[in-house]
Amino acid sequence: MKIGELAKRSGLTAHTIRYYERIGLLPYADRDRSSRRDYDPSILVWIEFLGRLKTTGMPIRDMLLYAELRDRGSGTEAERRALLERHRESVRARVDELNACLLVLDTKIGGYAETEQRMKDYDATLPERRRKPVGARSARTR
Amino acid sequence: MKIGELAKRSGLTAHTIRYYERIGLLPYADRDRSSRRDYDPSILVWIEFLGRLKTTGMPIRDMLLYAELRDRGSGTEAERRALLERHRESVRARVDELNACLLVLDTKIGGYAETEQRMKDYDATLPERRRKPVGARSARTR
DNA sequence: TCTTGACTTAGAGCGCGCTCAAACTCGTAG
DNA sequence: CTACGAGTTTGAGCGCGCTCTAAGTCAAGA
Repeated sequence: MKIGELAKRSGLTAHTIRYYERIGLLPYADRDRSSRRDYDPSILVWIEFLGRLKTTGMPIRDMLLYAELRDRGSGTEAERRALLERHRESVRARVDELNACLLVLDTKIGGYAETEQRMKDYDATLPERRRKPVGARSARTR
Repeated sequence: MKIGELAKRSGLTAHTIRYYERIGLLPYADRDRSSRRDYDPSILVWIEFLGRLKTTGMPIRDMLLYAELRDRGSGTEAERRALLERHRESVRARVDELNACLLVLDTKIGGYAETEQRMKDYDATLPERRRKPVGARSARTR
């Protein structure tokens, strides 16, 4: 598989794939006779996992640590596991943090909802012909 | 309250407070006779809310939109609410994404746990004097 | 044979969100 | 009076993670 094909399948750009190889996140790819990279499809599994680490906010320097352990192969399982367990904890903490913020957002949005309700109630007390047209906004709101 | 005090109380650095003012995230602060910023403690509430937006991954350019609506005051509530509702959706999506990744991490970590268990089982089949010392690691693991 | 387009490399550039530096002004304590 | 520490401004610099450019190679199709 050439780099363009891998790019399509992985969702990365060819630029990014080369960049990842340069920094050591992807193993050095075998080249064909004209020095083009030729990939085994199994690389997709690794790229997908790297994507998970990235999605969960792991910095590249930590992914590199993991990639190095992986390259060293057997004997590094305990370290790899420990690294992932530490990361999992940080992701859980992040989820908790986001959920806490969601509660604050709910409250804030609820406050605006109340404001709107009070405005509707107020409008309803006005004589028919003085009510604001539906969808009306204040002049400054453009 | 001077900027140093506000920095302490808000958790931002004085540098960052000035930067936020420069870009419009914080309102222009009143200066005392010797042009030092003098803050009303109520600014802390706003800074804390900005912190929530930041924590939840809102880019500064969007916080600026919200800050501008806030500055314009009444008549912008519906827009502010809509902005926060859109943001809340993106945060919820992010939480879902993180939870999905957590499942993958669980599986991966579970795989390493199995490997370790198989190694322990294997060690247990060896004669007493040939067992690895507790905590032993393979030579390459340094 | 010629052209096209996908690839190669090394290295420069970019957008984000700060973070720091330089040169200066004040107000207060010793 | 002097020295210090905390503040002021403008603008440069930084770390991250890409993203793009330039100049070149190569293979396949018209």
